[in-house]
Amino acid sequence: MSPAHPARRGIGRPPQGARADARALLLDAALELFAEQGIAGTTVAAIAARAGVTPAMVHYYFKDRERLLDAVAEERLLKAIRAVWEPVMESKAVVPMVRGLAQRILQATELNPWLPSLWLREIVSEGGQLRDRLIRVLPFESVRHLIDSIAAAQRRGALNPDLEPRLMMLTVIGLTLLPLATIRLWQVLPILKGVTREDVARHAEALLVSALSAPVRRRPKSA
Amino acid sequence: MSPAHPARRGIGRPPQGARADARALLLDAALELFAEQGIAGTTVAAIAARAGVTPAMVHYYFKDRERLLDAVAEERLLKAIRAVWEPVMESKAVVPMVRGLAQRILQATELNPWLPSLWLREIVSEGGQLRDRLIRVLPFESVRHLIDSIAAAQRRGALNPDLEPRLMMLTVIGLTLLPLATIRLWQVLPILKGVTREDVARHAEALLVSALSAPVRRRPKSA
Amino acid sequence: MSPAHPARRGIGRPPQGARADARALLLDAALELFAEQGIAGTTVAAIAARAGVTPAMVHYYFKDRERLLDAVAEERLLKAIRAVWEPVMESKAVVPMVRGLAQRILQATELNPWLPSLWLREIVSEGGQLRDRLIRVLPFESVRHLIDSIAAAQRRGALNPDLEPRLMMLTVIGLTLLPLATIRLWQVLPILKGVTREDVARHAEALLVSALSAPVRRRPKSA
Amino acid sequence: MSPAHPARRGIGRPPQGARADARALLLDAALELFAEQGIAGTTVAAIAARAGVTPAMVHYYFKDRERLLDAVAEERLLKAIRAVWEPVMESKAVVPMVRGLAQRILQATELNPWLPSLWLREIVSEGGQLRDRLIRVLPFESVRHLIDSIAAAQRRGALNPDLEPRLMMLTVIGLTLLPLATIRLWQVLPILKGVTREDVARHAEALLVSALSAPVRRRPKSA
DNA sequence: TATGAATGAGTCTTCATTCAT
DNA sequence: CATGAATGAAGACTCATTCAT
Repeated sequence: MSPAHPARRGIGRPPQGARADARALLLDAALELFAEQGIAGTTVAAIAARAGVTPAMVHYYFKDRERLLDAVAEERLLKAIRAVWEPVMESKAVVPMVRGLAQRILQATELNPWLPSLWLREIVSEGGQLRDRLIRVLPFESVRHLIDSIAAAQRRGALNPDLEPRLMMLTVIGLTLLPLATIRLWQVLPILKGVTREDVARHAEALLVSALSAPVRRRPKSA
Repeated sequence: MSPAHPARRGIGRPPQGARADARALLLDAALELFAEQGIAGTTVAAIAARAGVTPAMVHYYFKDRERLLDAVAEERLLKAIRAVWEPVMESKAVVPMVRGLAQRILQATELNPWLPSLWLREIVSEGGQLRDRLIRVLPFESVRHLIDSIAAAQRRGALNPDLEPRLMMLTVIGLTLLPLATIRLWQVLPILKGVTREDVARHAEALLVSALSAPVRRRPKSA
Repeated sequence: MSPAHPARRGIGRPPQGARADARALLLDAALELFAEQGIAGTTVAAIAARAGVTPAMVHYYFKDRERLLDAVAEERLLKAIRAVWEPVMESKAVVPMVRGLAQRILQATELNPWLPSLWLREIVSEGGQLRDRLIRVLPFESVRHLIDSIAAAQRRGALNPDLEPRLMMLTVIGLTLLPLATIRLWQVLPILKGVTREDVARHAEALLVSALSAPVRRRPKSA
Repeated sequence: MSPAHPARRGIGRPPQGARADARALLLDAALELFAEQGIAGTTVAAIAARAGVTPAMVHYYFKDRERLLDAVAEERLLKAIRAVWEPVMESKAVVPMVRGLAQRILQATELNPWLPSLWLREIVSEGGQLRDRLIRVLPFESVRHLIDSIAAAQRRGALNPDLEPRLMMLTVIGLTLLPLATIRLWQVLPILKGVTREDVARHAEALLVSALSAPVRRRPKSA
């Protein structure tokens, strides 16, 4: 209750400037565990343990389990998502736009191995615990730009009209984050053994490019 | 403890023929809640409440939270999965095989609205609580058949060699179950408003067909 | 609540004359389990299972867990105890009285293997669940007779005056039921391996007889 | 889950030196209640209540009901047992050895009033909850020494050959702990009213000494 | 900053008991 | 007689959270 309590000074702001890395370690630990076990399956104590601190420290830095989730969403996930989406605005043609998006998603998962799992389980899934935290702040202009560009291309007859522009975002995710979320399975399931990240990249690109560049049904040249 | 105890009779065997539906109601309730909130986020008491019975009934019928999950996996999920995958064996050509698969997935989600969410969160995801229960019993011959057929087509030069056959299963899921898992978002997110199941079906088909049927001629630099 | 309900007709009275043995089987099962695991550690369901009936039958025959214990105490334990103690009244000399008692205890445990365990755990022990049920109905005249006989012998100088007559009952039990309660240990503990019931009988008798027959300190013949 | 969690530090190690007595208070409370009601009849909540803390504290200090039992066995019972048995090694003659043993048992029960009850119900009895915990760690060299000494004396003809050396341990217990376990009964049962600890001591000693010291001359048929 | 102690609320599970059939 | 279905109450255990130090 004392106003001097650092955690009261504002969510997400590291207390002092000094040993602020415990906070970062906690966020890292949280992300790892959330990716491994899901948010609902991860206790505050487990996060503390992986970060090498006391459970009480989690409350010292974040005040609250909920506010730890806030911090995870705002300081980590949102950043990764922005890095992936914002460059979309800079492309004009659809194909490079989508290829670039897919490539950046792949890159982002290398830096942030927790991304595929968290995205599928906590953002995309019904009742995911990060959904509400992120839904309001996603970079919608970029998504909008993507959708509009595709729709425009379709109107120009340059693109298969059966594609649904609004689903393209989910399509790219389904071709990148979804397979990457199963990475551990690749080592266990004989049927998937030997698949690599590069396979995922090439496969996704092949699918996207073939779908986007050629209008599927040869329509009469004329008209 | 009595040998008449339902939980002892083996999973899947309803007690008597009479008012044996409490068990089925519990499975239904469990599936709904698991899809809405995730397994980890769903309490036994919540399942009982939705089924309109006491928490003790869950233990009466399933003995155990874990064995309720067993029953969910074996009696519901596995059945849906088999219905989707087994007909794959009957196709010879790749395109109808994949189209049929995608169509059956879409159909299955109409009957079993819990399917997309559970698949993403509890099977595909790291640490998903149904993964271990299902991974051993999936219809691998069908998956194998799909993979082999694609690889054969590639060797014949009839298919884009950049596609990774082993990823095709995940691709189909990524184009069907993933978007369907976000169905509720479609009503909330302005950017997705108005998307329909049919859009998903058409979009997925368009992508899959264009990727599979168009032999990839090195595009002439010109044109 | 129906007046026709047999169990209402009086505790301990078998319903009808017909298949009255389920009741006896239940008492047998209860005694076995109580001896093996203690009363507190034995569930009604376990008793039913061992007797090969439904848990509900236990309530049908005994109405209540408490009344099952009543029946166990009154119909089984008390009978065994009386058979052991009542002949005490017929002896006049101390030594045969005590020897006979010890012998009958040993015999009783052969017919009723549950006797040592139940006696130690549920009668002798603080808070034993049969203590209150039996304490009022023990054959005190016999015990009284034993005590008085010993005291008289001591007054005659025929017995070691350091023996406490009131403790002789416990002493006999301590030399018979206590070792017999450890019978399973004899097979496990190398240090006890090979001890037999006969050893217990001989050992107890040797101790009792030597203590009772010879006044220990050679007191001055004169006086 | 944190490494600082007391239950992780290993049983027996109290956290800090400070207010570390909650743990000890819990052990004391547990012993009292176990003696009064038996282990199976004692809830974790009851132990906490008697110690004046929350049930959660029991788990804080012992992690587990089972591990509370471990601690009770290792930290309290085993110590009392060792104090009683180890000095046996120092005696050479049988009579002082057994008298000393009996005396130390009596002393131990003054310091540890829970000893008789726990010994009878939880160690000696079939299925006693401390049996397995203690059986492996009892001071068997001392018991062995006692047995061997008695057997040697018997071979010398100095002792009644009908005594079974392996039963002497149980005999001493039967003459000391068994009557002491009934101490509350002494105040309730008219027939035992007025017995004292000293009576038990004298009675046990009288029995043991007369049995051990009197070489058993085959009683002359006559006289 | 940092932690150990402490707790209340909630979760899973067991069990005696009831009752309609 | 007999049982399956159903339940309330209680017990063990977990966990986020607080607080004095």
